[in-house]
Amino acid sequence: MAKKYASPRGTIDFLPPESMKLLHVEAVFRDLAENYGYLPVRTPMFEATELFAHGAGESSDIVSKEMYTFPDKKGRSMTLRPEGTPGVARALIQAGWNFAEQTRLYYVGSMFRYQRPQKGRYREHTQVGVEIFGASSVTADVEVISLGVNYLNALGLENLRIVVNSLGSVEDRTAYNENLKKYIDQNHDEFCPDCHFRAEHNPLRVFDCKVPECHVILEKAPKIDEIMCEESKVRFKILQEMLREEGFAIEVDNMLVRGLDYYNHTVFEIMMEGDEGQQSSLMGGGRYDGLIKLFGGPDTPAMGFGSGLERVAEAVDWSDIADLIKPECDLAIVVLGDKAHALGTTLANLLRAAGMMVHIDHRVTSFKNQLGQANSLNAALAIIVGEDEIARGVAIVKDMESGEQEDVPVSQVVEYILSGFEDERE
RNA sequence: GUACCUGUAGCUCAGCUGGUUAGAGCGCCUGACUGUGGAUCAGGAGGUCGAGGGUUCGAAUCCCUCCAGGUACCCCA
Repeated sequence: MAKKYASPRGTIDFLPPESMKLLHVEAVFRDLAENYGYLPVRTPMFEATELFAHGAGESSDIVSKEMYTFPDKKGRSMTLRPEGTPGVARALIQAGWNFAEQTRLYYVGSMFRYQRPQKGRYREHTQVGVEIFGASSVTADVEVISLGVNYLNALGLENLRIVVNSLGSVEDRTAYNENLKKYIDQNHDEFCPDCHFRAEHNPLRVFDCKVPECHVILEKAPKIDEIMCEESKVRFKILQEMLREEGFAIEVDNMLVRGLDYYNHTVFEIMMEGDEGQQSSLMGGGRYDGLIKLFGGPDTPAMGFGSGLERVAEAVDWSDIADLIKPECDLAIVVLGDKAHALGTTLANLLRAAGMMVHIDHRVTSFKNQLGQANSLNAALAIIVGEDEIARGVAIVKDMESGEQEDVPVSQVVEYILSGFEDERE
């Protein structure tokens, strides 16, 4: 269809009932995050470009080719946020936050990445996420991961693959990167050009390479868990044990490095089992103990995750919970004539104020049509008022299911309906 | 950014190797039921066949360009 305007590439519109699904997923997330003591945080949708470049790492794909960057009217380089963490970190530092205390925050908001759109991969998507600052212990990692898993479980997503890895401490990671670079240089000819580039900028990323030859030679490369200090190894081991104790079937994948440079120690990703499409990743996160300091704050440990709302909503099986996303219409008002419409509006407002969901049509249309609407809205009751009823000073209250109806004096209609409504609620 | 597939009523799609007024189901509207919904039956509205150009007597159908969606790279949420 040739419509005059179309949504920009890679963006999606959500009309009812799809929009209700997103709200439901978001509500489940908020409730659960708050149960864990996380409080909401909101930060700008765009920031100085430097913030993201510095945080995620110049060589990461997100920064090097996926950012929506533009100059503002004074020529300053701004970027629509590609992820939530840097903005939150910046906001806390800017506010002079007391990082000696433990802080739990959650957010919900749009993220932007300029990439080739595909199912489950959009240029604007909503991300929910949590961050915990000031806690360096493994138990904080376990909390974040289990909050994530419980969130997905709460939506009926059970067949999850929970993949974890450890990148070691910040020092381990630095040492490992050098090691890896050396290894790649030594076997220079056997790596692809992309990997040569990665070796220069961020050697860890070679594990993301999909060229089979690179994988072969990488098999013999030094592994992070070989380089890691004893303390880091123990930490990772404890993490695995604790997660298993929580009943999670976790997988360890020492190739999992994640797309952002600021991670250390724990990294994890959760995807749908069997869903081998490449967009199956529902959630990803990890520990970023160096970020606050990198941004000029005090040395503060931190851990968090981000999760794509649209992807999660798409993975949910809505057939069981269809009722949750359908607005329950309690009552429809059916009127004929101006006087009846005015009376109907008054009644509607009184009933709405009492908490009922009331529908009324503002067009001039037949009883038949209006009752049809009441029916398709699944209204439990209808109030019918026409000229006859106005003259007699009554309204007809009709039970939509049984079809029974009865005359009620106008002055008593609200009370009559509310008494039944209350009963039903108990 | 690369490759392949797709784009026909509001929705899901049919339309054989180019041939006259482009179809179905669902939905919507109207009537049977002149002030009463769900079922049934009958009728109706709704399409510059994604956009632009080309080939042809003739294009939804073939060719080119663009736009959009999907899939695989890539990357991730």
